[in-house]
Amino acid sequence: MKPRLQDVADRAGVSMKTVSNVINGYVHVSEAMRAKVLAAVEEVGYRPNLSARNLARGRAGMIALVVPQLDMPYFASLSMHVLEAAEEQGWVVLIQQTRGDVEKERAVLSGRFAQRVDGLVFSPLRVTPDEIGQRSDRTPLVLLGERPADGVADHIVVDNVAAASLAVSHLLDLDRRRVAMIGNSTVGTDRQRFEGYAAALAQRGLEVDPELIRPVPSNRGEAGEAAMNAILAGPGPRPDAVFCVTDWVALGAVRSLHLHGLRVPEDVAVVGFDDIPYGRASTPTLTSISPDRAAVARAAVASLSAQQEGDREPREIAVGFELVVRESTAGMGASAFVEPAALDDATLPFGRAPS
Amino acid sequence: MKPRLQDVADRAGVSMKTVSNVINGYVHVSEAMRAKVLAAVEEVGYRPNLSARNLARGRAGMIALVVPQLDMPYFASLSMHVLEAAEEQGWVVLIQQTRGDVEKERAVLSGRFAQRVDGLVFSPLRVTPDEIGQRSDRTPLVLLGERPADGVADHIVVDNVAAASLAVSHLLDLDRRRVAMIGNSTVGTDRQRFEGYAAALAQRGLEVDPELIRPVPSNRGEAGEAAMNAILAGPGPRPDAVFCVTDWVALGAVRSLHLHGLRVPEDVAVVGFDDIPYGRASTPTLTSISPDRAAVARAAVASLSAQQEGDREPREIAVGFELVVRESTAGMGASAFVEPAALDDATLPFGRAPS
DNA sequence: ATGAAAGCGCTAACAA
DNA sequence: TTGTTAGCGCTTTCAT
Repeated sequence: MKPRLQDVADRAGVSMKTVSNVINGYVHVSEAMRAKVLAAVEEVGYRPNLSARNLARGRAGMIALVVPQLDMPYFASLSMHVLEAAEEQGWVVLIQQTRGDVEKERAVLSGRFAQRVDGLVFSPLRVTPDEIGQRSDRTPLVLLGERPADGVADHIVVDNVAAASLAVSHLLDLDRRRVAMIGNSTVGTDRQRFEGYAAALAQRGLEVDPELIRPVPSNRGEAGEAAMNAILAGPGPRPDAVFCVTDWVALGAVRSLHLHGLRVPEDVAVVGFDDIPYGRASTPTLTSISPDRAAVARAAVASLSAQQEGDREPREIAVGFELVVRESTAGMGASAFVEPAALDDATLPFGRAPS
Repeated sequence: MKPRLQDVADRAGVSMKTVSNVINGYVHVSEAMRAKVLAAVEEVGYRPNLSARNLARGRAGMIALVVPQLDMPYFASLSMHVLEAAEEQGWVVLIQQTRGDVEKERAVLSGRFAQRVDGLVFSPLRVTPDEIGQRSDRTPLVLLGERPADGVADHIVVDNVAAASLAVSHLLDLDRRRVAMIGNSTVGTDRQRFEGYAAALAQRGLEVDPELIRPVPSNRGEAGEAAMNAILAGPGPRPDAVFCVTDWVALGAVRSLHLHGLRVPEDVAVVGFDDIPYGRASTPTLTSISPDRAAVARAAVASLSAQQEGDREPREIAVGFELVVRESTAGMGASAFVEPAALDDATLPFGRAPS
C-alpha cells in the first residue's frame, strides 16, 4: 500500500539501514549515497510511519497540553505557540481541557490519561503544589503560570511583580494619582501583581488606599464589572485609573465605567493583563501587559526535552513581557485596531527572555 | 519498565489474546474471565501503548485539524469541540495552522504532512474547490464552513441563508426599516448571507438599497469600522440597523458608531455572525448568530469515520444555529455579561440539527 | 560506510 | 472461548 522504508531501499539498491541513516540525518553517509537515497524517497513518495518509529524508539511522539479551556483567548493563543514549539521537537500535541474541574486535574497528575505521552504541559487551576509534589507518575511535567509550584516541578512564569509594576507606573506616568486595583491582594498570582502595584506606588511616594482595592471571585467580565461598581460606590473621591488583574476583568470594569457615564481614559484610565485579542477590538482598545506567550511555549517544550534527557532538577523559568499601550490609557487618538501584524507600533519592549 | 500486555496476561494466568479481547471489548468473553483480567490490569497498572496498537491496526490514531489560526475565537471554540468529538473515536487531534497561506493549504491537500493521519478536517480560506477535487492524496477529508465544496468532499455547513434571514428578521421585528449590511454581496459565504438578508427584507416588502451594502476586504475589525464609516458618510438617511457578516466586523462597526456619537442600539442596532466569546464582553454585548459548533465538530468527525469505513460519496451536511439576542439589539436593559452557563436565557432556538 | 537481523508492544489470523 | 504466532514499519545493535 503506502511505500515503506524497504521500498525506498529496494529502489535505491541499498539496505534499510542506509535509508534510515539518511532520513535521520546520521552523519557518516557519503554525499553520493545520500543523494541517491533522497532521490528514491522522492520517487516512491515515501513518508515515515510515525507509529512504527515511535514504537521502535520507545517514545510516544506526543505530549499533552492540559489547559482549563481552549476557547479562552489566553489559552487559545498559548496552545497555538505550544503547537509550534512542539512540532520542532517532532512532538504532536494532545490538548486536554479540565474546565477547572479538580478531579480532572488530579486525573492528569496521576497519569490516568487517555494516551501515553512523553510529557505534560499543565496549566493548573485547582490542585495544590503538595498534590503535585506527591504524584507517583514519572512522566515529565512542566507547570505554567498562575499557581506557585514550590519547586515540585519545572515552572514557567512571567515576573508578575515586575509586570504589574510596569503597568501601574505607566498609569502614574500619565499623572494619575488615585489608581485602583481590581484583583485579590492576598492570594496566588494576584498577590504578586498586587505587590507590583504597591511597589510602583511606593516608588512615587504614594500610599495604598484599601478602599481602592477590590478582590474578584473569578477572572470573568461580570466580576470585574461588579468590582468596579463597588469601587465607584465607595466613600472617597473617585479613582482616575484602574489596574485589573486580567483583561476580562478590565473589560468588565470598562463596561461599568461606561454605564456610570464615565469616559475611558479621560475620566478613568484602565489597564489589563494578558493581552487577549479582544483587547484590540474593544472600545476603547485595551492597554495591557502582554506575556511573551511564544517564549512560554518554547520554554515549556524545552523543559520537557531536558527532562526526557534525564534532567530532573525542578527549575523556575522566567519569560519576558511587554506593556502594550492602547486607547484605554492613551486615548482615542492613539490608534484604532492594533492587529497582530502591526503590533509593534504601540509597544514598549521589556525584559524579553534571552532565548 | 512499563507493564505490557504480556505482563497482564502473566498476572492473570491467561494468554495475551484473552487480555486483548477484554481490553478491546470483544463480546465472547466469560464474565469471570473479564473480571479476572480487569483485576490484573489494575494490579500491574497497565495502559496500552498506542503506538504499538496503531501500528498493528494499520492506522495512525490521529486526525489533523487544519484551521487558519488557533487564536481566532471561532476556531479556538471549534477546535475545542473537535477535540472532544475525536476523543470519542479514539482519535488524537493534530492541529495545524495555515494563517491563510495558500501554499500551506495546498501542502495540506497534497498530503505533504508532518505526520501520517487517518483523516483531515480542513477549514480552507484560499484553495478552490477545483484544487480540492484534483488532489491525489486519498486521506479522508472533510471541509468546514466558508467556501463552497462543489461536491468534491464532505462539507459541513450552517444554512447561511436561513441564519442571515433570521438575524435580519430580528432587526425588522424591532421596527428597524433601514437595515444596512456589511459584507460582500457577491462572493462565497457572504453572498449566501446577503441572500438571507435580501429575503428577509423582501418578506416585509422592503427593497435592498445598494447604498446600505458595503463589502469588506477582510473580516477584521478595522474593515468593519471602515465600512461603517463609509455607510455613515453616504448620501441617504442614516441606517437604523446593521447586519454584519462576522462578529469581528460587527465589533468594528460598533466602534465606528461610537466614534460618530451614535448609540447602539438606540440609534443603530447591530447584529453579528459567529457568536465569538468577545461578543459577551463587549460594550454593548453583541447580538449574533451562533452556529452549533459542537454539531459541526461531531459531524466532521463522524464524516471521517464513515469515510474510513469506505463511504466515499461526498455529502453536504447542514448543522443548526441560534440567534443569541444581546444588548446590541435589545438594549442595555437586556442583560450584562451572558457567559456560557447562562447562555440559554436570551436565546431563540432554531434549526438544531437532528443528531 | 553499509548490511543483516532482532526486537519495540500490540492485533488478528488461525488453531485448538 | 482461549491460545499461538506471524507480522505492522521502523530503529538499532552487531557485523562487515
